[in-house]
Amino acid sequence: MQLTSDERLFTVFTMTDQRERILNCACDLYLEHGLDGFSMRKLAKEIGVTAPAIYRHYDGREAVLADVLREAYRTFSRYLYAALGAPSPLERFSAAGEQYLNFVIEHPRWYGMMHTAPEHLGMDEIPADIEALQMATHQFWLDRVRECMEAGILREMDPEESSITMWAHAHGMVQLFHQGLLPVNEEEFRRLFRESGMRLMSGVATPEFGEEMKTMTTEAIAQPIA
Amino acid sequence: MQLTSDERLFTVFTMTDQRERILNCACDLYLEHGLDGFSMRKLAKEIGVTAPAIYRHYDGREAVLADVLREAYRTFSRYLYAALGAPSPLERFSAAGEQYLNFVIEHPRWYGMMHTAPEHLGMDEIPADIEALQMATHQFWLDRVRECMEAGILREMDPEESSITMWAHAHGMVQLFHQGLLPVNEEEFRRLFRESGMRLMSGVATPEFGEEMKTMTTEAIAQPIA
DNA sequence: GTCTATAATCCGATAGAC
DNA sequence: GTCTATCGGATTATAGAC
Repeated sequence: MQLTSDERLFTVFTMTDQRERILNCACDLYLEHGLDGFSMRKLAKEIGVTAPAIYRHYDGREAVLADVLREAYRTFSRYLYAALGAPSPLERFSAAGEQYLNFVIEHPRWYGMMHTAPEHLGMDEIPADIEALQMATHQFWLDRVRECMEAGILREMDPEESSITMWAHAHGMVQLFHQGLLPVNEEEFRRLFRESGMRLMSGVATPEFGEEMKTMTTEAIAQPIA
Repeated sequence: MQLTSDERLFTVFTMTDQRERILNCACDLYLEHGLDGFSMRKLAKEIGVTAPAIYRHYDGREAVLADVLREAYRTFSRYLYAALGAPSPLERFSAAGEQYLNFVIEHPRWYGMMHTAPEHLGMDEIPADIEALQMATHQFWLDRVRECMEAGILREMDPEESSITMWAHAHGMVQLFHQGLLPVNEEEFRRLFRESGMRLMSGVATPEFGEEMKTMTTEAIAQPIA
């Protein structure tokens, strides 16, 4: 549980200076103009060279985008793991939520990119090392949920199931906000995100109906319309 | 509450036969190949004419896409309103959820398009009539929530707030599924969606912590990390 | 209302000189 | 390692004949 540094998670690789400059510009270009505004020509202009020069350092557009995506996941992971400094399961849990919130607000394009279909990025599939980062963050959430169950904060059930419900809620909130479907500004969204999370914790049904629900099957709830 | 027909909701407009053929092909093209695969040339080939011919019926690509989007919302509304045939608030509520589920599974591309940024579709902003359809479905959900509160099924609170929490959860589940982040097939997703919805209803926290939470402010929960 | 032909841009990627 | 020049392709959209 003492993951205070990142070395165990991330593959260390050396980078030529120029390759690093390209990556930095690529991140800027992507974060400012998104996927559509990302072309090798524009990237080259941003760096101050011509387009063919980039091919000395990267195999092509796909390879550059993969590195941007890698950087997105690395940054996201750093945000999350900072929450492990908190002293109790509950505090680690909510600190992780806050860090998630910070990331999605500070880096909306990166967050969007992390949820973009690989083929849309020009890739056949997600590179293995990036998929490993995905799984690591997934595991991170599972651990937060599990220790909150052990601490009597979350109901005892399959952590996977509980985790998916909370993940879906958080992800949905962010999507709706980034899309402008929630009539709130940034600060109001932070409040809304936390309050909605608390509703998820305590449930939206009345206690009475909550009891009644225990006697129902999902199929009974899901009556097809006549 | 007797919205058995669509006439009140949808602007009735006449269409030339050819314009209708174009729209049908445009929907097919979009639903099969997505936004990237949607070009005037391919659309023309699908119809059996050349590209310039389409400009006799539509101002350009943007206008065609707007009509496809319009069709998406119209279809989505039809799905939802079918749930009004159910006899009780709870049954209308869950029937609406099932219809939502049917739509997102049967028309994933349309659902994605409805949640695509307008500028990505080549539009400055959403056309007014389409925005009206958006608001109508939003109102539909609010009505379902409100009548479930009156019936003692959902906790009494601001229906807007409760509605956002459930909307975010549902939308997030769908996004994760469509992106392949949930390791389930279609039938398993239906089950997962319903079960996760029930967890949202009854809450993921223990009853004890749920009580304790009532004495907390959101700010207390949202302690910044040290 | 549809056609051919074409304008005007963009793109990724490569060859070969330096 | 970077350049110029260029290939080969895509796209939206328009002009003008029929």
